[in-house]
Amino acid sequence: MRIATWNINGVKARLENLTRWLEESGPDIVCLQEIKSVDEAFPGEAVERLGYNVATHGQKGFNGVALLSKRPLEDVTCRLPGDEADEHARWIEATVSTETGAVRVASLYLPNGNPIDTDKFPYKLAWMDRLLAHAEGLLATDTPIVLAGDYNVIPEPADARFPDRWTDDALFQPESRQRYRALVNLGYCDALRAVDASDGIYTFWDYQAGAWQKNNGIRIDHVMLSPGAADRLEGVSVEKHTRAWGKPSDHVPVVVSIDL
DNA sequence: ATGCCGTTTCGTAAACGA
Repeated sequence: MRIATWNINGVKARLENLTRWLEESGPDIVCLQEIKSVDEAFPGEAVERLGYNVATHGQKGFNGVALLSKRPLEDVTCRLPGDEADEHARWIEATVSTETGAVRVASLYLPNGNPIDTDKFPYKLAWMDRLLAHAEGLLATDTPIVLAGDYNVIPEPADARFPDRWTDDALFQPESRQRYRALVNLGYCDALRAVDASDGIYTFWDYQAGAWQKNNGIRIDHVMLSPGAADRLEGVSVEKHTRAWGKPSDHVPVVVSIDL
C-alpha cells in the first residue's frame, strides 16, 4: 500500500496538477493539505472519476485538509482534539481496511507560527502539544498509525539548504523542533529518515527569489509512523519532479510504501 | 528588505503563507 501527503496550495488552482499526478503515481491513499476550499466546493467528481473515495474538512479561504482513498474511508473524524474553540481546519483522520489488516491515517496541516513575536507562534506550540497528546492516545490501539502532512517544522539543519537563514523562523525554533522530537520519542518514526540519512532532501521551495532554481529548499512535509507501521515500511519517495511542472504547488508529494 | 511569488476573497487591496 502506498500512502502520500501533499500540500497542494489550493485544490481549485491545482486540480489539473492533482489529477495528472494521481494518474501518474496512483497512490492508494492521499493526504492533502491547504485545499483552501469549503467542502461543497471541493472537486470531488474529478478524483472520484480516478477511482478515489473522498473525505474533506475545509473552510473558506485558507487551511483545509482532505483524504483520498481507493478503498473506503471508515470512521472519518475531523478536528484535532484538545481545543473546542480552534476553528482552523487542520486535521482529518480515517481508517482504511485491506484484506490483511487496517491502517489509521491522518492528514494534518500544522500551523506555520510566523511571525514568532505574535500570538501565531504560541498557537503553533499549543497545537503541537495537542498533537502529542492525541498521537500518544492513538498508540493504545493495535492498528498501525500514519500521521502524514505539512508539519511546518524543519527537524534538523540537514533539512534546509541554508539553515542559517531560518534561525528566526517559527519552522526552525528550538520549541518547534523539540515538540517534533517529542513525537519521535513517543515512538513515531520519520519515514524518510528511516530509509535515507543524507542531506539535500527537500519538500518545499518558496515561489519567491528563485528558490526552486537555486535549490533553496526545506524538508517540512513528513510521514510519521507508529511502531506497527514502521515495521512494515518498504520505501519512501519524494516526488520532486512535480515542482518543475507548470503552475506548481510550492510543496511536492511524499509517498511511503507500507506492506499492508 | 514592510521586498521577491502565489492563492483566495461578498476582490481590484489585503490576508495568509513559509
